[in-house]
Amino acid sequence: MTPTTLRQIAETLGISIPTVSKALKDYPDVSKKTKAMVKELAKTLNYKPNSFAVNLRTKESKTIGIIIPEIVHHFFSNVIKGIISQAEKKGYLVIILQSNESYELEKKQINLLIDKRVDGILISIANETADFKHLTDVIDQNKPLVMFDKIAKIVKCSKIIIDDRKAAYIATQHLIDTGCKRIAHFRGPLLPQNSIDRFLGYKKALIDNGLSYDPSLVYICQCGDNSFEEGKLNATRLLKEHKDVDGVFINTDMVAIGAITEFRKRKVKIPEDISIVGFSNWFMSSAITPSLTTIDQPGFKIGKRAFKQLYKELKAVKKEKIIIPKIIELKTNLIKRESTKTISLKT
Amino acid sequence: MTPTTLRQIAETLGISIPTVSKALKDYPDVSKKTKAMVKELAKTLNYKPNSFAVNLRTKESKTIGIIIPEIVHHFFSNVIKGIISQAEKKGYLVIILQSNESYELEKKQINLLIDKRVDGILISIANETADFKHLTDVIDQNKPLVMFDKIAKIVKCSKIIIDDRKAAYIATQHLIDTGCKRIAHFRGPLLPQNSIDRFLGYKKALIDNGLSYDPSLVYICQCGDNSFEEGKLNATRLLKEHKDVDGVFINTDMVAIGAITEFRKRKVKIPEDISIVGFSNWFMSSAITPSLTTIDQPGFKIGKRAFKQLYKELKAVKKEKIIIPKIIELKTNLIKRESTKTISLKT
DNA sequence: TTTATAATCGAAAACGTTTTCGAATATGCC
DNA sequence: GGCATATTCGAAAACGTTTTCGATTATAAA
Repeated sequence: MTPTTLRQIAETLGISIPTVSKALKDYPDVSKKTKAMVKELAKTLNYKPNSFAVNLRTKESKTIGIIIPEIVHHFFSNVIKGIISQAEKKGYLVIILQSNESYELEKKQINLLIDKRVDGILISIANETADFKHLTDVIDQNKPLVMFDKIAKIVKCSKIIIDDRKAAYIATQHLIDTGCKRIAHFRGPLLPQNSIDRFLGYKKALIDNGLSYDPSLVYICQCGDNSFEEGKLNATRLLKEHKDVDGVFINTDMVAIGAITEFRKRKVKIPEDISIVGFSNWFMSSAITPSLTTIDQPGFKIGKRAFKQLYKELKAVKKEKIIIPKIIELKTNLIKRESTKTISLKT
Repeated sequence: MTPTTLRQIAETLGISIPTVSKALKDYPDVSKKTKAMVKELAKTLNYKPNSFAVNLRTKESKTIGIIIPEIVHHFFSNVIKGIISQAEKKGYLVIILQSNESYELEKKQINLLIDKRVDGILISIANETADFKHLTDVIDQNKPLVMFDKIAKIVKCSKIIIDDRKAAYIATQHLIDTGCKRIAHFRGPLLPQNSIDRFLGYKKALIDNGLSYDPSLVYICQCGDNSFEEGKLNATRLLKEHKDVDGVFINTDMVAIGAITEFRKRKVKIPEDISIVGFSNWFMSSAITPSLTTIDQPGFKIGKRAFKQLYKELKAVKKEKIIIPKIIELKTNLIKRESTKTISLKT
């Protein structure tokens, strides 16, 4: 009934516990005969090492934690999938927690993971988070911490990111290239770095192309949740306040789809009247009408790379080497679809 | 540098380890004075019990495992969210694994969780799974196992489900009530119970209403992944083979949205030419044009209830009581939207 | 046969906690 | 003060594993 232990094997075989342990792990100082004997009995008794005891002895749990702002989210669930797929290959299990974009919750989750003594932590920080002590504490404890997507530049740890500014620049440039003259931006919340960077990329593209930057064309996220509703709201406001706008670069696809829905309801033609570029390449973007031109943000790949980096650092810590933080930047692509005009040939 | 232990507290205070342990847990046989002393020092030294040691001693990890077929999925990520929210309240952490709808992987994941000695397991089984030994093994080890959504009726364990048959019946009835005479069904894969039940509900509704059941109107899932593409494919086939169909009940929203996209591309008017009812109330369903009439499948609530049931069983096992498997059926609702006609008043 | 070396094993300590139970001390009552 | 009862503490065992290191035996060399 109760699981088999080393002791049981040792006693039925009339040998000592250490010998059994070493036999199972192919230590050189155990004879082939005993190894065979032990392994066979272990198999028939379905012996599985008690992970609690192993953890206690080896001081590692072969478990990592992830904290993300929101689980029900196409991008993040792809990241999770990437992380889990990679972790499993290396024998790590993954505990998932959600911060709900709340700083307090994020702090609590970090503590939960530390208390559980996970070997390392992957995190995409909450929009609210502006103080990073809970994160530097982790690093000070010599526990590997890797950030992805939503990062804090100040914190000295490895980060897996995309070049949001460059991607936003390319997105905006595409609007300009296809003939837009007056381009608005629906941006994300104030704090997160990627929302800032996307805004900066947008602004720079305008200026580089000799278009004036008009702050009143930048609509800050109202509800703070990057939602479908958000897009509808901002679209409504935009139509009321700026009838001359002919292009919008939108911080994220979900909002963009909300905006498209609202525009269509109000008989604004896309892309003829207004062109739209989103961000993320959320898979629904290819399915809606008109399909959405957007920046592809490789969630699965980000997850994989994040774990790979964490894994390197886990091994480094084990060998008592110091960790050298690494910034890994992944490529993004502009996916051209129906929500922007086909590019006009340059003369 | 290394974490504080009971021993350190005991030594600096000149008392024994058990007393420290008991003081921190408010045992009645420790004086108030020592309790205060211990607690204060524990706080300043930031003492956190070593969970590995606690696990070993108490034989529980305060960790549960979830296995789902696919993480990147609106319904399942909602379920996960529900599970995690509830688990956190009770002090449990959650390890997530994904079976990719593969039986072999599912078996492997179960073993991983058992090896890690999680306290209990929540699972939605893979489409492929037809043999259940790996699951009954878990139960035989007296480890609580609760199934949700995709269940195996034979396995004796608690299950959180919706009445798929009834919901499908209501969905089909709605098509009939709004004037559809020839109704097709895009069904899911062959094995899973919910796909079978939805089909049966569809069939029964037809027969109860005096409409003939025509097997050629039932399109079995091709790719097996309930995808957007799936919907487009089946829609194309349907238009070719059965021009007289005026309503379709579709196994899941994602496929329904694919179908709608295809129908619209081919200038089939929805709901005038063909009415459509989906299943799941995936949030995108309200955003597309036309918005999709569908059955609301409460993922978050299913997750919460699943954990609650598991928790009950965890406590039961602890008290060495026997577990009485429970089938919990959650309510679904028909959400009427634009993809079906408004109901005609009955005379 | 003796000696040196190699092969094989197990005793012991350690990881950090929890819980039982008996011992020691303090308190109350007469 | 003497007794009974409460209060407070710690010794010891246990959870199951891993690893070091010394002991024993078998093998080879001389």
